[in-house]
This record gives sequence, structure tokens and C-alpha cells, in this order.
Amino acid sequence: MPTPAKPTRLTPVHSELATMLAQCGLKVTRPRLAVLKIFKNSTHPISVQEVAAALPSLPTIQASPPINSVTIYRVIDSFRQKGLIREVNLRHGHLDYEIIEHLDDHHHIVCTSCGLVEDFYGCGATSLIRTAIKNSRNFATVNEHTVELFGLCRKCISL
Amino acid sequence: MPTPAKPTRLTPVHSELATMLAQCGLKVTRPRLAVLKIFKNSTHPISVQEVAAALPSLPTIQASPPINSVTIYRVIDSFRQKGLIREVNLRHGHLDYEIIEHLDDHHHIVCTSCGLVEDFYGCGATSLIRTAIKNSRNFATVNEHTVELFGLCRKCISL
DNA sequence: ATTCTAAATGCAAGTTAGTTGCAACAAGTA
DNA sequence: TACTTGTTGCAACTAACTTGCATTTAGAAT
Repeated sequence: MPTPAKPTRLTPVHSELATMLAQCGLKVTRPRLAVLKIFKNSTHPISVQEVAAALPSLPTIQASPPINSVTIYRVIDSFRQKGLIREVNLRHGHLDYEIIEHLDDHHHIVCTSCGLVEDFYGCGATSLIRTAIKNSRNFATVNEHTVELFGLCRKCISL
Repeated sequence: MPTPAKPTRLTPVHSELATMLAQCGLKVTRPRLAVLKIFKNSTHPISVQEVAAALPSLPTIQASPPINSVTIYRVIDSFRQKGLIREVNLRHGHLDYEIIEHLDDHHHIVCTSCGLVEDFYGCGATSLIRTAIKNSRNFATVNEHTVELFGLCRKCISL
């Protein structure tokens, strides 16, 4: 009779999120799993306030006491420090955050009238970065870059 | 005897700043001249707080009552709306603002360790913008763009 | 399993940035 | 010079965010 697989406490999605946390040296806690799940679920960059507003909809959070807002700030800051998320400014009057999927070349077009956000990939910054470093007196390396485009979406331009 | 030149109340620099304000439909007031002068003088993007801190050093301000902080917020917001200044995120924990000199292609490299900021020009975004619009389902025009590079300066990389 | 320790969380209180409503004032115009 | 509208200053307010500290807990050591 074959040994039955040992039951694990973590659901598959939990184990994926838990691994992400563990790999960057963060302890796996309920608030961190929850906030990370919000970022995973979100299709676009979101603010601290939006994270806070989305948390109560998670089953794991509904089942237990709500997460203190101080904790949300600290969790988001730890994610940012560890490079799990990045800060983006879409000129919505505050900063937003989004998960960093890989070493992706991922950017946004924002409508300055209605705020609509669309993604685009591949900004071809590598050659730009090379020449920028060559021309710079002070800089040695560039690890990250942001590119955001601001314009008008089709709906707003025809208003 | 030749007619003496009529004395003008505005110094040359005032008239230049005043013209900038008038050209975008803003009334020429003491707070606006002062804040605009701070932006003109600054070599790099600055925050609302830095503007407020710099104002008392201006002779015109020293000579009269200080400018209310509410007014600073409103002046900066009016400048941003009129396109005199732009908002930039250098990941210093807040938003900064800098004067828009022309239709310039002006960007920054920021040291993620010490915060040093250096300018660079010409990011070659025009072709990027063309392909981004072509690939976009929703967007029709792009009027503005931001490009910021984040890395380590020579000093910090050797620490 | 149990114990241990550093890290993470929650709470309460405080600080600061930024906003709003309104009355007084002043720039630009007739 | 007077008028009108936009601008400013003040006071009060709101919300974002921070700090200090006691409690709890994840992960590692035993």
C-alpha cells in the first residue's frame, strides 16, 4: 500500500504566494499573503487606499479580524524594498503600486482626461540606457527605468 | 532735451516671469512671481515643501508678509494645469515639480542609494510613441511622456 | 515537539500634508 | 476711477501617514 501524500496546510495559490515572500526574505504572514494576492489579482497599478479597500473582499480576511491600516503601509513598504512591487506615477494625484512580474519592460499609457490606463511592453530602453551612462559624469549603472506616456483615449478625444 | 525713458515698475526678470504667467492666462501676482522664480532658479525638480522653504529667501518676499501655504499649493496646481511645470516621480517618497523649458525631451537618472539626480536629454521616444499608438486599442494621441532611469552613482557603487 | 528570538502586527496617539469655505483683496479691463 | 472676476489669507477640517510600545507569531534552534 503506497504512502498517501501528506496533506499540506497551504492551498496551491497560497504556496505560490508564500514562496514569493520567502524567496525575498520576508516572513509569510496573513497580512502579507493577503496584500500580495490583491496585487496579483489587480490588472493595473493601485494605491495604498485601493489595497485597503480590496482586502475585506478576500475570504481569508473575512474569516478573521481585519488588517490594520498601519500594517498595510508597512507591508507595501517591505514589498517595495524587496522589489516585489514598483511605484508608478500615473498622475492620478497619488502614487500607485504594481507587482513586478519578471524583469519586465512594462509601461503605461494614461488618458489625461479620464484616467484610463493601458499597458504596453518593450520600450527599447537598453540602447538609451547605454548612451545615458556613457554621457553621464556621475552614474555607473542603471537597474530600473520608468516610461509613461500621457495622451487622450479615443473616447475623450471625440468629446 | 530728450524725453527720459519712462520708468517701469518691473525689473527685467520680473517682466520675463510676468510674461510667462500672462501668456497662459494667469494673473500676475506676487505669490505666482515668487514661486515661478523659485522654479526658474532650481537646477532640479523640487517638492511643494521645498518651494515653501525656498520662498523666504527671495528679497520680494522678505520685504512683505510671507506667502500662505494654501496659496503655494494653489499656485503650483495652477502652474501644472497650465503646463508651466510638470510633475516627476524620482522615488524620493513624494512628487516633485520642475519647470517645462520648451517642448523639451528632458529626463532624469536617479541614484537609488543617495538620491542624486542628473539630467539627460533626448530619449528618442517618438518612434516608441508611434508604435505604442499603433498597437493600442484605446489610445489616439500621446502629448507627453516621462522617462526616468534608476541606478547607482559612482560614489555609491564603490561603497 | 518545545523553546527561543527577531520580526511583524495592532493599537493609540501624534504629526503633517493637503483641502475647503468664506471673507477680504487686487489684477486686469472698461 | 470703478467694476468684476480671479486670487489670496485665514481658520477649521480631513485624511494620509508615522511613531512608540506592548503583544504576538513565524521560522529556526534545540
